[in-house]
Amino acid sequence: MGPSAATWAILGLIALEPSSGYDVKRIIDRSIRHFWAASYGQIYPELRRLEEAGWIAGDDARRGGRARRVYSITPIGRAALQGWLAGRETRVELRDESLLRLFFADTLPLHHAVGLLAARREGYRQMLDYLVGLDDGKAVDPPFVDLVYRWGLDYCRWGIEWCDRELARLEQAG
Amino acid sequence: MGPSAATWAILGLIALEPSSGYDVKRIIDRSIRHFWAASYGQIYPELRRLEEAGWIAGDDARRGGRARRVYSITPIGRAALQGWLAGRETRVELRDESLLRLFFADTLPLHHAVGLLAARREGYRQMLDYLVGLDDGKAVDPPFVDLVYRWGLDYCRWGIEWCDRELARLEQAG
DNA sequence: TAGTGCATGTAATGCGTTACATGATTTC
DNA sequence: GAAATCATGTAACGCATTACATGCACTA
Repeated sequence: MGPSAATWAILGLIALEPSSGYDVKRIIDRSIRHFWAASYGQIYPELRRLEEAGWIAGDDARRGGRARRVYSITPIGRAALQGWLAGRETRVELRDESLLRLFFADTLPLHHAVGLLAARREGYRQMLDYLVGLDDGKAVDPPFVDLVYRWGLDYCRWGIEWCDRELARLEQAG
Repeated sequence: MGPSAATWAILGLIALEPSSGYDVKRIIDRSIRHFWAASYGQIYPELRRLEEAGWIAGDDARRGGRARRVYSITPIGRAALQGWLAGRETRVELRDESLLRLFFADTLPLHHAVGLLAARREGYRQMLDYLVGLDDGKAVDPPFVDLVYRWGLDYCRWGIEWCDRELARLEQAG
């Protein structure tokens, strides 16, 4: 039970600013969810582990009668985070049900298979809308946070264009 | 325990050609692994479930003294597969540790952060090499199998260009 | 006063990988 | 005869989601 990649996501966010578990979840959903999702079922237990390891320190920060525990990174935690940042493994996992359907689309009537491709395009569109929506009233991000955000936008735009090209190709052929 | 997306991947491959569990694993690793991975621990139990459901039929096809069980799709299985193909959900899950590092790279010395971006580029390169390697001595694929294969190639090439653009931008700025 | 958002958490379940065990056949 | 490949399978584990339970505070 050493640290997993989810550990670093959570620790990294707390390094950016002290946060509660609820905060961590909200920040993830508004910044890295499209390439690194996390649920409460991971976040709360992980926070406890991180505190036990001395990488973060919890502080009781109740607001009125409402319980609240805010965690900050410790020097040890910061050192551990730097160690991970120095790593080079580029583990990427993709699960794309739309590509899976397209892979098996040769048995389908052509207009139906074309529909799958159009649906894929629509998927990119929705992701783009979601990402563009995040930008509303957002403060100016630090350079690399912004870089990753632009990766998301660019990827969606590329995906839409790719689908358009392939749709045109199919129309021409069929 | 209804069918999951892994069910359709396995069923779809068997629909393309009758295969053993071992075959399924090999075919996955040579065609869809980059967007849909699967291990023996999924494949063999899933084959048993599919047979119990009557979607595939197993046939004893031992080669010499070596046990071997080849499965073919049944009419019921084919109908179920068509039903899934008619679906429109475009569930995409991405876990990209390299993007995660970049997201937290603002605390790093610039040359180090640039190194992360270069490492990302290298990751795309390796995936591209892997995909290009698959092409050696491969028969001509059906149109949509080929389309999905080209998606992989095009995605890697786009990713490499994206990294190059961002690297140039950083060099110009820093 | 009803609805939304804030806040913390757990239990059950599902999905998937890793690591192992077994043994035959082919190839060098 | 050693190594690689073919072939099937399971047990243990880890990772992650879903669904639920609880209750306070703010706002329309």
